[in-house]
Amino acid sequence: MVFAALSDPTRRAILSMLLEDDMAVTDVAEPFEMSLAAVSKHLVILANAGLITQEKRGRVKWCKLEPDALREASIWMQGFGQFEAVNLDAFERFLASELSDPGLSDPEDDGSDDEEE
Amino acid sequence: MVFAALSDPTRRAILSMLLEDDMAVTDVAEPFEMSLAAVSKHLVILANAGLITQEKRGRVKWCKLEPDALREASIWMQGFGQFEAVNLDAFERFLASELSDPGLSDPEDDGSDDEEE
DNA sequence: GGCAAGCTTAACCGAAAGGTTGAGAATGCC
DNA sequence: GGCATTCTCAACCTTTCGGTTAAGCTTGCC
Repeated sequence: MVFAALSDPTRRAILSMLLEDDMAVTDVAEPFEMSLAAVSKHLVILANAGLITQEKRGRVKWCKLEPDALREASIWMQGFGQFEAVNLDAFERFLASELSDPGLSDPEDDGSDDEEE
Repeated sequence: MVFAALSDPTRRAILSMLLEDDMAVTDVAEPFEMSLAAVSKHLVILANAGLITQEKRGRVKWCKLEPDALREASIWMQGFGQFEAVNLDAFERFLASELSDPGLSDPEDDGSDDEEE
């Protein structure tokens, strides 16, 4: 269900927005040229896929990104050689730093990037 | 379009099959309980997403996996912190084997599996 | 040539997706 | 209490999706 949830550009945009910070439903909907109800439905789909969680505080429902849900999908992808293709540079560097500095055991890496289609 | 292509379980299964080897359209269709025409359409969708290429030799059209197409999608995912979350175990093992056996330099990973949504 | 094999195309169908509007349920504020 | 804010639900509509069958085009083989 994760891939289906990710297949819609609106939903991917929402995930990108939530990357910055948790947001209320109304605020999530604001930049989109569609009704609040439509965005609300997208959020349900994202929540069902486990990509976000929603917590109601007062009358405001807060949406929080749950990037762990991408794990399964990403692992599936790794079976296709994506593993080598994508990560090798990053991991080569990681590996290099690991080898040159054996005392280091907590890799500080940041692949923060935004990708629209 | 990659995520949309991946959102269908039949198409994910096809990709897994092509992981083993290139296949003719008829052979791809064989294990499925649907018409050849239906599978042919799925293959068109996968080709449009760049996930496979098709080459006609004689009257047989061969399907070849193009895992590079997963790159873009995977990179997008990495923006969500998935990078650290997913790869640490796999890479911890990779790293361990790398360190214990420095002659090894070609990671053989196979996570070929099929998950339904 | 004639026929079978290997695919694709076209027309069609039902169900699901993505949107709308309108009503309504909670909640907070005065 | 009364009203505005926040969000969901229900009904509806249109388009897309995933499947079917039937026809047709190439290609290979006898």
